[in-house]
Amino acid sequence: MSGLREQKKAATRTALSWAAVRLTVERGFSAVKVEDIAAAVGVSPRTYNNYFSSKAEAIAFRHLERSLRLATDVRDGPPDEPLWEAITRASLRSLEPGPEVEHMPPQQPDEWPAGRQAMWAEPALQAELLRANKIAEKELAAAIADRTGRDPESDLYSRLVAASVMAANNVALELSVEAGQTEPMESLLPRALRMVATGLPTP
Amino acid sequence: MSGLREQKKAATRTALSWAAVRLTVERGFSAVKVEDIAAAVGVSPRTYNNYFSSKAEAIAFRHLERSLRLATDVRDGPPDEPLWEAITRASLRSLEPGPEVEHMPPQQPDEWPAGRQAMWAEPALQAELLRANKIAEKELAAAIADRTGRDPESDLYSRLVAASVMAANNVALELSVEAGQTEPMESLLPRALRMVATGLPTP
DNA sequence: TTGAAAACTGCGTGGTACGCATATTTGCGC
DNA sequence: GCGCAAATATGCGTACCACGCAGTTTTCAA
Repeated sequence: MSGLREQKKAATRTALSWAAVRLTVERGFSAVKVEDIAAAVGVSPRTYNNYFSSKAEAIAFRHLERSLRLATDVRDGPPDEPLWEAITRASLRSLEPGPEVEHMPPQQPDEWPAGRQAMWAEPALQAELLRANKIAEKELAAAIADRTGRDPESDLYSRLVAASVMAANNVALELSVEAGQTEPMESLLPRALRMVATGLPTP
Repeated sequence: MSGLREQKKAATRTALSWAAVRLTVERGFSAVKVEDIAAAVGVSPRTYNNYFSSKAEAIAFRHLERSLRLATDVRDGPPDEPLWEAITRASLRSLEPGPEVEHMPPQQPDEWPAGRQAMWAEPALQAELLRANKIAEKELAAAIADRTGRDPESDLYSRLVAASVMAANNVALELSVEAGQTEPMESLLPRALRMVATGLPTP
């Protein structure tokens, strides 16, 4: 299962995804060719397409990995921890950057925020990022169903919780990315999660 | 604003989208060429691309229209109606089919459900449908901010409500589409909305 | 009626996704 | 260590798609 083969494959995948993100932030989505991404990692363009079936998918892959980690963190946390505590902890943890960022850091850190914002504005990207969220949401629902001893297929509660948690995460992230927001994620995200947990009555 | 010009354009757009959906359900996503869609409506392939920048976008357009109607319904409802009542009413209303379906109905109604399911399974489609949801979510947040006298840009509450409402709608829709579900949408959807409105404590 | 703006169209280009055949690498039993 | 079967990487060819550009047709208001 975790042979050298799998590891190397996973490494290539992550490297391709991270290269795609870096190049897109630096040059803009349409200015990056798949050839460039493949070259940056040292594989052929054809191999790139064995890993990802579109440019957008490659870029969204890192986002998918992070979102999936949120789900597995909820599943693997201490079983006696209250559900919403586990969710909040896992959500905060999913914000931490992975090791691949330090391995090949961005070149112009000052231009990073602007490029990042432009990247997220790209329609094709948005779509793929949302799809990654959806895949992770499914995993999260299964984890919650596990924890609360329910049938993940037919249970409304676990699905609603999963969907609402992802929603809160996304809203908090969007707000923090937009200019003019001063509240740090460390307090904004728990606040949002508490709101969806306790209800949203008309104020 | 609403000259003959705009109307005709909107009609072409809707016709193209509906044709794209019909053909995809009947033949499968990859078996439908842009040329086919354009031909079914009687415009050139180039014109098709003036309306939609991808096949997926054309198919998702109907979904986008429906989702946007949800937002405008919330905004235009009676101002004294409680917020969550307005949301529930608008959500149920958004399920009703539009007039374009009767204008050019499907050819083999028996094969429709299977083809429909295959269509929703297509990754490229899922992504675009989710993007449509996101666009509508933004509108919904603005409508809610309007109703409750807040700043739509920076307000956490209205964004969270909008995101949660879309989440509840999607969860209910998914559950009802999957086999083995007996509860009709007319009761499932209000139940889901009530849950997100009143909170999701660990049971 | 008429003229300017908008929409439609055909053509050409660059790029992408992917099937297929082949070469290379990896892991595992011996 | 050794060699073989399976997995993976690659090159090539094809079909398709998005879109810029320029010319033609249609629309709408004065």
